Amino acid sequence: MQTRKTGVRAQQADRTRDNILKAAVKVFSKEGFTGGRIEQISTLAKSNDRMIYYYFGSKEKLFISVLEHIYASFNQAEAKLRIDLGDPEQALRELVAFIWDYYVRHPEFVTILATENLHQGQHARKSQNLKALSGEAVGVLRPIIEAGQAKGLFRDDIDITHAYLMIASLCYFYNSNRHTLSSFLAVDLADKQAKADWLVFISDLALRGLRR
Amino acid sequence: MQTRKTGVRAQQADRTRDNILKAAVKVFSKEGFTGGRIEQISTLAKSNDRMIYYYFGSKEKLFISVLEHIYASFNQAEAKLRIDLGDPEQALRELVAFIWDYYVRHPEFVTILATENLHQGQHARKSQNLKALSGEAVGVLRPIIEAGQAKGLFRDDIDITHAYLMIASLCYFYNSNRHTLSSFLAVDLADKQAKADWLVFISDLALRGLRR
Amino acid sequence: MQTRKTGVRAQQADRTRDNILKAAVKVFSKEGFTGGRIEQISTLAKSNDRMIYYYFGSKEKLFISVLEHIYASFNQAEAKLRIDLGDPEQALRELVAFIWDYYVRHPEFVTILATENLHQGQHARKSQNLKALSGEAVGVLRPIIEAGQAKGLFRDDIDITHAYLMIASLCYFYNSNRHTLSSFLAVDLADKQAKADWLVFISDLALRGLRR
Amino acid sequence: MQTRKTGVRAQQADRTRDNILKAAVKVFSKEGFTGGRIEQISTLAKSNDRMIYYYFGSKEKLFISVLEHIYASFNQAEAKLRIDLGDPEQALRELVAFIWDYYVRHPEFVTILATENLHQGQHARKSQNLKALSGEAVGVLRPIIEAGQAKGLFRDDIDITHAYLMIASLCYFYNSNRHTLSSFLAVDLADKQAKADWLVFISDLALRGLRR
DNA sequence: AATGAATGAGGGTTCATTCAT
DNA sequence: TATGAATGAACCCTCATTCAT
Repeated sequence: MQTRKTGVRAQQADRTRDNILKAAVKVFSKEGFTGGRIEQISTLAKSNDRMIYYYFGSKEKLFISVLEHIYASFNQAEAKLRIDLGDPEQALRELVAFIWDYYVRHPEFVTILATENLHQGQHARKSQNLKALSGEAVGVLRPIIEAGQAKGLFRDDIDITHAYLMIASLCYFYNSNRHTLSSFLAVDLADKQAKADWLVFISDLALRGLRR
Repeated sequence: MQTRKTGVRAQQADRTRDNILKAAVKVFSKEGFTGGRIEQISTLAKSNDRMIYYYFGSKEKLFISVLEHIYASFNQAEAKLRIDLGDPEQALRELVAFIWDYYVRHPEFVTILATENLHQGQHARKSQNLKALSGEAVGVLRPIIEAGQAKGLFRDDIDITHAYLMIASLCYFYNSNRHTLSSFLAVDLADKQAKADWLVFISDLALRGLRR
Repeated sequence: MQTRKTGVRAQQADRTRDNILKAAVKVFSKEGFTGGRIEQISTLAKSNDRMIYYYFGSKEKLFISVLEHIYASFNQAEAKLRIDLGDPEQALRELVAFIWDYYVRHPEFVTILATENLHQGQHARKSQNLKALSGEAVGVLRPIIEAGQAKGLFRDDIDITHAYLMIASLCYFYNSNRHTLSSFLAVDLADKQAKADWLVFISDLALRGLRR
Repeated sequence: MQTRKTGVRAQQADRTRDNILKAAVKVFSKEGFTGGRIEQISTLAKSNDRMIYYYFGSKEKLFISVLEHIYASFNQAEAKLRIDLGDPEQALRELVAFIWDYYVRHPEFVTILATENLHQGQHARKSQNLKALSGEAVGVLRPIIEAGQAKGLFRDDIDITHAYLMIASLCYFYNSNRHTLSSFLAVDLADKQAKADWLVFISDLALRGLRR
């Protein structure tokens, strides 16, 4: 008796599946769901079209796996956060910074989210795993707010959903819409300093939003 | 007020062009640029494929026209705003409410913006008209801030771009990402009351962000 | 005002459609529905794949058109029959000879019927036209039988359906199953004399089946 | 009676091979040779694709095995027939009834024959076993005819091949073409009484065909 | 101004089959 | 004996686009 994935062949298989998934993240991220080509993915994965169907069944199911993957990755990163609730204001700053950094460093997370929303969440709806992955959306934020409230720093009537949406909005939009924004604002949003400034601004803003 | 061209034939032509443009807005809005089908557009416009090429030259040029159209429409709506600068705080609330309402009532504006950003602004970049339409992004916001500053209500070190991004972020994200958010938050974002509550929240937040 | 299909372009279009249909008859006849390749058909028709979809919509609809075509052709041939009811026995011989000859000269009629039956009549069921073409199956046979009965030559208790099935069976099977029969019988069914002998045999048999 | 091989492993192997063969009969019968999928067969056999190649070598060789199998089964059933030649007319009725019943109860025999004929007997031609199985086609019929002739009941100039084809035609066509016939005749050929009536009719007809 | 006819490239997907253990 | 992994060819079909009136 042995675990599912020992043996040279099985390990190679895992690697193949993984290569396809990672290639799919890249391609869907750049081209969207409709624009992403199966052949492009299989080539990038150094595999062939057939294997995508072997492992994932269809383009749609592959995309669903991609969705699950990027959410799981985000959750994993979040789980590594060690936030000291002793200083709730600093804790909030750290959470905002984490989310902001994650979006900046993982543009594929932003674009795939955007793609999925353009498709009206139709793939997310079909995923069982995704539902399991959620529910934790406000898991890190809640204790911070509660700690701040306990210390009398934050307001007592804060709607946790509003707080979450506030942070997400401020981190997401800058990244998701930077291309059209560049046409409309006379600022280079890709500039390092501009990004740093924005992080300071939204951290302050978030605090102002929660403080008494 | 008069039609662009005179003569029955010319009017019919204008109408055909218009039908196509409006159909394109709908289709691209729902299906994205890659997913939007020429045939679907021409059918919806009660015309035929060939006419799209006759009037717009290519799918890409049609999409650019769509971009120009939705921006022009937004500008038109904004131009009708009559905001009293006598009460800068109230003025800001009204601007936030206007943008929020516009996004809510024009989901195609949001989705087409998202689509264009997924394509990294490649169409917007090709439009001359679009560049002319821009530059006015902060045109309404600036006098409000200046009025507030003059009255000592708003801080003096406000970065106008930050202020603009703040408002846009808070109005856009809720609408653009509502499908995936629904999976992750235990709230129905489509609910009327939820929307009204959010508007109150972001109006307050915007003020907190600008006040001394 | 002009009829639908005048004009050089329109005539060419008709020809294209016709070429495809005739190529489809040949290919489906030889390869069956599943085995028949779209590309093979379009190549044989000196057209291209796309036109098949332009004119017929799908492989299945093309096959349905083929079914309608071969039935219509059979009906047309049958309609040209001029059978003298004055001699009912001779009339029956002529009908049997007609059906036999038609099957011999139109092997595609036999194979496409066989194909459709292997598919359990699923295409025929979808055709409205086909239902209209039927109903006339026993149209030629009935007056012959009635004439024979009027003259006291044929039995009065003949079931017209049985009579029809009898003739069809005897004409069809020899043609449809000649390949496997060749393996089992020590006779060359393709031989001209063998065919002539069989026609004599089944004509006699049909008469024996109807006579008093 | 004993299994072909001894030893647990060997028996299991026989069972696997048998499962595949029976699954293949079902699938090819329903889908034809081209339409029958290797995977469908292996799934139905609760085995896997690779085993089909292990035991049969290729899809084509599997189909040949299926052909041999259904012919052998028919021969086996025929071999069990105990026909009393003392009453040649009754003997003929019994033979017709046997063939008719076999076709009715073994639709897969009919459809696989039809499939093989659509493929112009190309598989049958490749089978050595099949040639051995044949030659016996008229083996049961011949003594009946000879007995009838000896008693002066049947004509002396009967062509045994014609007699055989007559019976086969009348039994086969009703079953093979029932789907298209249903569209053309206002009769439900699947009806039990309709089948019984047809058997009476063709038994009588066969006798009329052979009698003096 | 308007439109049926035509096209070539490529889309996702499935096929029978072989490899490697 | 048995089976997961892998493959290349080809399948049906759709795409944006141009031709020819």
